[in-house]
Amino acid sequence: MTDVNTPDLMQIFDTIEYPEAYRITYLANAIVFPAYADIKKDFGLVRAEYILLACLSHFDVLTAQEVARISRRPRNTISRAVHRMLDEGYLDRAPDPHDGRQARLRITSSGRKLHDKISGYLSRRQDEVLGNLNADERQSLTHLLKKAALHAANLDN
Amino acid sequence: MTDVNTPDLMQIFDTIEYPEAYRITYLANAIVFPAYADIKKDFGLVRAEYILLACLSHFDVLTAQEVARISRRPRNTISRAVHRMLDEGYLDRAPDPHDGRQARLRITSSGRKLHDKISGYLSRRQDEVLGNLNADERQSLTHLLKKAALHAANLDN
DNA sequence: TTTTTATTGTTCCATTTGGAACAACATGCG
DNA sequence: CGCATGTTGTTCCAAATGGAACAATAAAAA
Repeated sequence: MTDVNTPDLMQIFDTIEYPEAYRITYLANAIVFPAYADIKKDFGLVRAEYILLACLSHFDVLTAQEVARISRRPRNTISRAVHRMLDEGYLDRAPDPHDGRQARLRITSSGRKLHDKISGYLSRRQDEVLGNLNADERQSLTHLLKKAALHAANLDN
Repeated sequence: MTDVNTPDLMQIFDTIEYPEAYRITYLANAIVFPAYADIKKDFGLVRAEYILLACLSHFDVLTAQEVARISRRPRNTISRAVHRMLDEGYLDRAPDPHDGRQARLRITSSGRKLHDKISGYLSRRQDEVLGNLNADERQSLTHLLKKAALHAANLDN
């Protein structure tokens, strides 16, 4: 079945002045919003909170600042998320002995368990949204996205 | 110059359970947040407002509902944006003679002028973020994004 | 026709959001 | 050392956000 669509509202994909930016944000919204809504409904987590979990399930120890950099979100948003996740027992925090300003964050096993459930929501939605790409296309997209993302990570110091 | 980066916080691009979703949202953030901040600072526009302008600069006439669908944003957000842009003179609104519920929105010439300035912010930032892709890669990315975006547009009716 | 169901745009309200200022600590420079 | 500058995490506050309910209109069903 081909993609014949919504009247033709989607001609804008071709005429917009910033076509890649538009499609990338469109896809991001298409993936994240529905997954995000489900996660909020099922677990009561706000976006910054599961982002925090995701970061900490991939690095043993992080500071709040590092999480902010990885996720491109403001520090105060992360700070709030840290507090809520500490209260819920999904995180551990210990002052850094070498730097009195920062604290070392770790995920707890219950936090990791929660993350595993949540990441299912996102990867399922991801596969739905990218479902019409064949294996080659999917791989090629992944490669290009990674190259661009690494470059983007280095852009703003 | 190669992309050697932020300590190695970016290993997460490889280990995350939903790699494409993560990179797509990461790139979306990398493009949109800085551009968005500048647009807000320079023109006082909120995101929903320039999205509205962008939609109306690509379609002669739209209803608020159609804008919401194109942009994947809630109706009330668009409704508010419509009011502010009407007040500023960037939009015209006329009741639809065939359907008393909806109103036909059009961009004014001053709105179009504003959009032209704004779209520069976004396309510049887009080119910065995608700056390390060569012409072939860029074209390939564009093609894949478009295919996926069209599919996504048909997913949730 | 009348009744039910769906759609559009809006308002209400609680929550989320992010900029700005802040205190605590660290680092660089005289 | 003493002073300026930078960084981390936090709080404050105003603004943006989105779900839910609503009135008005339209379409579908009975």
